[in-house]
Amino acid sequence: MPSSEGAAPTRREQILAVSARLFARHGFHGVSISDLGAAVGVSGPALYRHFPGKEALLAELLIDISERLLAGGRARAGHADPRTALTELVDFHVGFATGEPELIVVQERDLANLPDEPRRTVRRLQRTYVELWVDTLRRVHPEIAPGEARTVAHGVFGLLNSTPYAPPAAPGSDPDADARTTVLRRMALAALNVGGPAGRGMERIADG
Amino acid sequence: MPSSEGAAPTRREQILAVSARLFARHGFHGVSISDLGAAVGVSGPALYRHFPGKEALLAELLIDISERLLAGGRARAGHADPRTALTELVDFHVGFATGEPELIVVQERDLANLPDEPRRTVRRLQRTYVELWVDTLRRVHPEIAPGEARTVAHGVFGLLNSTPYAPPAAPGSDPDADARTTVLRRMALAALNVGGPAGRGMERIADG
DNA sequence: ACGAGGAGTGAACGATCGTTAACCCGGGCC
DNA sequence: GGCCCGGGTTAACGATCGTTCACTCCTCGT
Repeated sequence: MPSSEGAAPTRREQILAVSARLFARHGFHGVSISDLGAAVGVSGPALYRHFPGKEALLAELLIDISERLLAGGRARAGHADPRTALTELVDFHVGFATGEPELIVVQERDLANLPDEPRRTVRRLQRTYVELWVDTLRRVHPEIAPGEARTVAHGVFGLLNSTPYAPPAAPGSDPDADARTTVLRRMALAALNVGGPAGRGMERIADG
Repeated sequence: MPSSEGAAPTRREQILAVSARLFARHGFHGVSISDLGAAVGVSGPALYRHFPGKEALLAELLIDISERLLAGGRARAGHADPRTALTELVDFHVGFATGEPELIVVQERDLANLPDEPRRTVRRLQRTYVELWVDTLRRVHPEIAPGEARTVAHGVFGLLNSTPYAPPAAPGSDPDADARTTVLRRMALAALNVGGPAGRGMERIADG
């Protein structure tokens, strides 16, 4: 229960939020339990009142983000028109990546630090999410081989997940996130469009 | 002196190669000094005969890769025709990323584990490399704002650096590194082409 | 022939970290 | 009022890790 939207986040949620931020900045092993405690105002082993351990904390972060990505992807990939489904997948993913860059960083950096069992869970969720993209992509370009479609999907993820590494803050800071989102969206759609056989790359970009 | 191409790599080079592989797989803090020693046949503190410490090892890896990227980029970005320069940058970078995926992983994952001084060095080299791309991109699309060009460059890096996360090995059909390289190259060129403000025969995509 | 020094070894040290233990405090609930 | 228990504290334990030390061995140059 994510504290039902209102206000006054649970201590548990504070810890999760702070962990995401610190793990993203310093890496899982670069943050100690007392660092996490200090960042929420308590100190040290108080964490163990809310989580069974440090790895469990990481596991909850990664499983949660994977499930949210998969759920959001499922809601979009089902669209009747494959082209619309694909653009909605792009919009969803770019929104997620610009909205929660820390989670993106943690997921692609600290997966290896998970114990076996939660790591397998996360991997399975991620793979299913990728397959969502692969299937949608092959619905619009049926001639693409599955392996190639997977390469394309991973490439687009890398493109969209590049937000965290973006320049810190340009002078005109306000339209920043929006402009970035738009640019990344257009790049992703263009990249997705060159999936098919070499001759037909420059087809029109479907846009809704 | 990287042991002059012949054969029989120096112990020092063995250690560097093994470190790249293990750091890429388990992360900097996930690999111990004795792990590294064991992986090259010696054990434990023998490393200190070749490097002043573990962080120095990481520093040498990251500085070396940054310098090689920058040197290769400089050699291509100078081409008289901006379009040719850009495609050569793409070819160079995709070759690097598919050729040495471990170094790519380490560079984008473990930069934060460097001490201040080498980290600043790496950051400076990386920034210069990005500016190479930004300048070239703006030579072919002069109407792009610098900030937007940086976003585009980072996005293309993310796209090209997605090779390490690619599907492990497709069964039966073997879309080798060559096929992957071709796909990524085409995606990158397509993504780079949508940098400008909807000009040049490309239809405008309504922004949000 | 022989000394010097590069390269390796196992043992020991100090620091840090994750985790556990023992104790404490405040507020609902009968 | 007595009690319990969620949530917090400090102190201590055990393990790991990076690093240093003292010592050995092999090889080369003079």
